[in-house]
Amino acid sequence: MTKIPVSFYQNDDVELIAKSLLGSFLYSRVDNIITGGIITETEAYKGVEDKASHSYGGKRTSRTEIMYGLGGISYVYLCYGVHYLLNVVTSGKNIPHAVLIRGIFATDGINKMLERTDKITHNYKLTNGPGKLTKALGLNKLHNGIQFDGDVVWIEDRGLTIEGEDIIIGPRIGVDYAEEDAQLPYRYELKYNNYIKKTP
DNA sequence: TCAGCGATTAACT
DNA sequence: GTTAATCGCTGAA
Repeated sequence: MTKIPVSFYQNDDVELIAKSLLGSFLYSRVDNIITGGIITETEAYKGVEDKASHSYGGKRTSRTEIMYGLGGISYVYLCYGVHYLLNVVTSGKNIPHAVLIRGIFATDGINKMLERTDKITHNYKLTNGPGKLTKALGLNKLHNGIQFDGDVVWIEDRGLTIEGEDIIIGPRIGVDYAEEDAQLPYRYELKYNNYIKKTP
């Protein structure tokens, strides 16, 4: 297992990074307990040119400022007043691209994640949504702006390469307000995820 | 200060 | 597939 170095995220091709992260393992160390799993679903947000992005049009506010930093840090924000969503900031400085982690399949620290989410059984539903996986991993606004090569939040490459037909590509979820950009094919899902969903 | 809102979820059909 | 619930935070004043 190899922790992905922050330099990996400093590439300007955010679509490539979003696809590459499928099949890698996302981990967090909160309360001194490691929890995590394999990344099954991601979305690319293409900075200033993407109407679905918080940084569309070069918008800079205290919330979006973090996205203008050098790639390899986290962007965590609250959605609907209830759910924290985890992004990986990518690209170089002043290019506010980001990858939203939408789903993982939990593999480590299952008991702790069940406890955090008030669930009894472990299946794909434990962490199959962006708001759910942050809750399971114990992430919140305090984890905004953290480097992805530290020991709090990181992603590991375990030699599993997902490409070609193993990636389902489609439009992003919940961004209808983004007009024509809502249709862009920036959502990537592990094909294997379809089989996981069929096993209760 | 405070109105308005949302990169969702759960619980439906 | 559809839709209602929900509330802390952002951002403009």
